Amino acid sequence: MVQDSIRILQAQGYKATKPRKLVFEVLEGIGRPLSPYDIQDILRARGKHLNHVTIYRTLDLLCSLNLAHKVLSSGRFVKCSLAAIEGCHRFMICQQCGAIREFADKQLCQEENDFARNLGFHTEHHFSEFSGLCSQCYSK
Amino acid sequence: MVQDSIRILQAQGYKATKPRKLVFEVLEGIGRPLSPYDIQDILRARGKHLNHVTIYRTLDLLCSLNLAHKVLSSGRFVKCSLAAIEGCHRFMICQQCGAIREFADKQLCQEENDFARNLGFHTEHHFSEFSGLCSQCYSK
DNA sequence: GCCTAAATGCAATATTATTGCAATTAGCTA
DNA sequence: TAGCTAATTGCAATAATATTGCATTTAGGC
Repeated sequence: MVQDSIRILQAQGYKATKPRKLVFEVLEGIGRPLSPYDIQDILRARGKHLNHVTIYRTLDLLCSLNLAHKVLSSGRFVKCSLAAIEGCHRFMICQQCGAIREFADKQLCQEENDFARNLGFHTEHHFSEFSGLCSQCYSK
Repeated sequence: MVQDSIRILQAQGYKATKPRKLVFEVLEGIGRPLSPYDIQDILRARGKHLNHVTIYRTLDLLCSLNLAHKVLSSGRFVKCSLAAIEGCHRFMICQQCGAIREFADKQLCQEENDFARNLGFHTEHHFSEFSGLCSQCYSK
């Protein structure tokens, strides 16, 4: 919910401005990774205008608060589910339709971090991206 | 080894040109993620000049052959170890010193793919990045 | 409603990436 | 080893993406 994200924003001392709400709505409504300019275009089509600089700054902020995530393979942004395990983001991205789905699994996350630790590496954040086909596109 | 990579290139019908060898040498020698322009700068410092377009095209080719990998969080490129499990790339990146290490674990890879499959997702490629501290930086 | 710090928009600029085409080169063949 | 040809590179132009400083506007506390 956009509301939840806004609340988190405010709890950290950031203002709940119109541009920020608009960006949230787009990310949440579209549900697939979007570039800053994608977001601008979508808003334009809805009769709203945001300067690209504002969008860049908003996305930076959202990412720093883990409210959004920069999808690694495309450089596009997607809204994070708030339920994501801290420091662990795992996304499935359908190559066909572009749908993106975040999922969290505590055990898997733990195993990966343990694996790294055995190699002497102390993990703080950890991103995984799966690209392939979602069930709908696969069955076609 | 640069030689191995060149061999793979040729086996696929691509020419073993000077620019490609130079890019390989840089990626292999430096051992941390580099942007196309980083690569150009490093070469310039060695008295070699490559046009940035050539570097872009070379990196595209290397990535398509899985000989290099675009590091997701930074947009920089790193040479892939040839032993990487097909379709699965896992990197540890030290936030402090920038060192990058690729590692492969068949079991972990399998588990992740199984996990996705249980959610109806058919994985083709799969990238993981761990950011944190390497053992050296951690002990400081 | 007023005030102030925070946030936005604008303009300029920097950085990164792509394209078409002419010039060059790797590697095959004689 | 020289010549041939397709593949590759370099160049110039341009497009796309990202950043900065500063004047203007706005959210939210009073």
